[in-house]
Amino acid sequence: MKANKEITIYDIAEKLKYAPSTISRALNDHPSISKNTTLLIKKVAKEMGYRPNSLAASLRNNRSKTIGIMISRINRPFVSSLISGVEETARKSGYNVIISQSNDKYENEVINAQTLYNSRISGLIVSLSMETRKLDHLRPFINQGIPIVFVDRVPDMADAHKVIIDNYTAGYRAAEHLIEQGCTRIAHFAGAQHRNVYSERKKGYMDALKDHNLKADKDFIITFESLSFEEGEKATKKLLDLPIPPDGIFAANDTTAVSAIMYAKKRGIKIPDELAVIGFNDDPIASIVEPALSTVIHPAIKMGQLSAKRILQHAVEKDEEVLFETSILPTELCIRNSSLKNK
Amino acid sequence: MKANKEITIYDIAEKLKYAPSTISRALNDHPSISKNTTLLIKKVAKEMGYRPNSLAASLRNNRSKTIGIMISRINRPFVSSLISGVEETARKSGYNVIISQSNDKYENEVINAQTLYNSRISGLIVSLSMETRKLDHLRPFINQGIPIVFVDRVPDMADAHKVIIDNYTAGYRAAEHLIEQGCTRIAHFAGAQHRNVYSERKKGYMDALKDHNLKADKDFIITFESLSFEEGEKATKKLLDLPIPPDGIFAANDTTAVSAIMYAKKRGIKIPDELAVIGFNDDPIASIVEPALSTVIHPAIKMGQLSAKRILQHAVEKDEEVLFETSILPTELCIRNSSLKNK
DNA sequence: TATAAAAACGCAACCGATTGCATCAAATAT
DNA sequence: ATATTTGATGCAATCGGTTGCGTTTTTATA
Repeated sequence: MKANKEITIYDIAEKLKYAPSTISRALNDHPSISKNTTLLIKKVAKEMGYRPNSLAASLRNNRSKTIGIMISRINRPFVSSLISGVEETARKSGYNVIISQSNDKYENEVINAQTLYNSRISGLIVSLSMETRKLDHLRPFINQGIPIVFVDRVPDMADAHKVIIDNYTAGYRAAEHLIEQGCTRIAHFAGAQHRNVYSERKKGYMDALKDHNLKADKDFIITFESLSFEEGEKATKKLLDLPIPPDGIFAANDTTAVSAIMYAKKRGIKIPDELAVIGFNDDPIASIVEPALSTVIHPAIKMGQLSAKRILQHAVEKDEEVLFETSILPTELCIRNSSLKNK
Repeated sequence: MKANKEITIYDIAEKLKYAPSTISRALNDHPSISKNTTLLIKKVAKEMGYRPNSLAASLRNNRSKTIGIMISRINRPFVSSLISGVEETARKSGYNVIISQSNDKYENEVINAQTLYNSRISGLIVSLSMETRKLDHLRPFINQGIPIVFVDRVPDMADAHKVIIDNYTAGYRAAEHLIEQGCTRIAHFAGAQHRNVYSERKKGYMDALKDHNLKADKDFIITFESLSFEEGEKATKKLLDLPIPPDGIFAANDTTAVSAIMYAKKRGIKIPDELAVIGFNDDPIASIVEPALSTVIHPAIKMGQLSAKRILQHAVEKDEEVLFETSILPTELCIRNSSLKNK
């Protein structure tokens, strides 16, 4: 439990009668240090149990090899997979990953941004909280040239990297699928409309109906606060209590889709024949519920990996022309039995 | 995109004609600075847009306000909830959280430990990888007096903090519950036996059987590699193909328990009457599968919170007598329909 | 009023690595 | 043999706070 003294490059320098600068360069494979010296220094460093102090290095270049992530909540399948992708990619390049949850509250997001900024992260990956409408809290990063990658829940602003899926098309195809299955009265569980992911899914749904000459009944579109299981049950009840209930539901997430299936079943509704359901995300519960939930596969891990790569490429091509890229990753319709009618 | 100059305490010092040390002290509410001065300095600091550089501070005290976490994989319900608890608690005290995944490989865990060490984290929270058997990679932390908290998947060593559940009792009660439901041939899906969580659950199961004069059939105990869904299906098939199949299964996690239910149902087995099933963890899928899975509620978030607290208390009572605490959190049997027989 | 005590603040040395520029030696060119 | 490159290494400033100790100013005490 005693605090052993830490070995620094100065200790190595003294022992080897080299200057600290030489030690530093050798350890970083600087070309102006001879091969032999480099080898020797590295060997001795290892023998002495030297461990680089990344803090010192970070202070010097005013940037820690760290990527910050701001998300709503970690313990959701999509989010944790996203983070997993980020971490994996970042670590391969020797970067640490700091996480911070907003719990979908704007206030927290602001505080977290500040803390992350103060830790001199070299890049920030953000999936906006449900509440967030202003982005002033991200200004400091932009001013300092710290790259930001928005992922999934992104803002409108053009001057930033984005990693997203084509929510519109996904929504369109999900709705279209239900239409193809013979549904004519299709409801939609929508999320907060100021978040791109939900507004676009809804737009896709609307257009799919229109293109197939179906009208989107006002009563059939329910906008959720948080897309929770409980909300889903309530909404489903509301729908089923309508004089003419829907025969299909496209839910903006799997949680509410599953709640719809389970609630409808309780009411004796046959899934999918009387009510076809399709969700979004492909959470684990989607393949467990019976009938298994059709859904849109959301490439969470890949989105994380790509986001991290965007940050990392800034570190390498520093000062290069930075052009902001928007990457749109493909989704996949995963048709299971909750929407597949026997014809 | 231009890099605005950062405001430092020196800038404030110059403007206010104070010494940098005074600025530093004021910003940290040091008692030896007068109330008025402190107020003034804070006000001006804010006006100037000062943002503390935590790197510099960290370097000076050789300790960044950061907690490191080493876990197997983030995107699992238990783990992400655990992290969520850690993050939440840490952030309240102004600490960052760095995560690193081992993917259950020892090699990764070693590398991650090194990286975290080099970042001068002020504490480490570890849930051991499935492979890990040696702990040498954690030595540096111990030597430096950096607190380690083992959580859930912990080693035997006594000189460390631990946050665990009483796996033995949980296993005992899970098995006992099946017995109470009238099961007499109870199988067990076990995890790797060198990990405490799995060996203890098994022990609890064994003892419950013994105490109720049931014998634990060799064929009924299946030890898994990774407790995956696929493994679970295979194991269930194996069990059901036995001349005298079991009438109950206690699975060491929910994933395999659910796979057992789904597979058995496919074979026409009635759950729970012909086969009662109970799992472990209370993952989201547990309440979705039909019949809903009985399980052991694992207080993941609380475990995370408590782990973080253990680390934080070191920061406060530094140099105090450090005694290692093992916290055993309560679990709860959650009985659902997968094991509840109508009598 | 003189003096001790407390309060408020300044000085300067850190923490450990990085890096532009200077230096010196060896190698190559003239 | 001398001038010029090239290669290898050292010097010293720097990043931005923190903190032990010394100094000055103010307040309290004798």
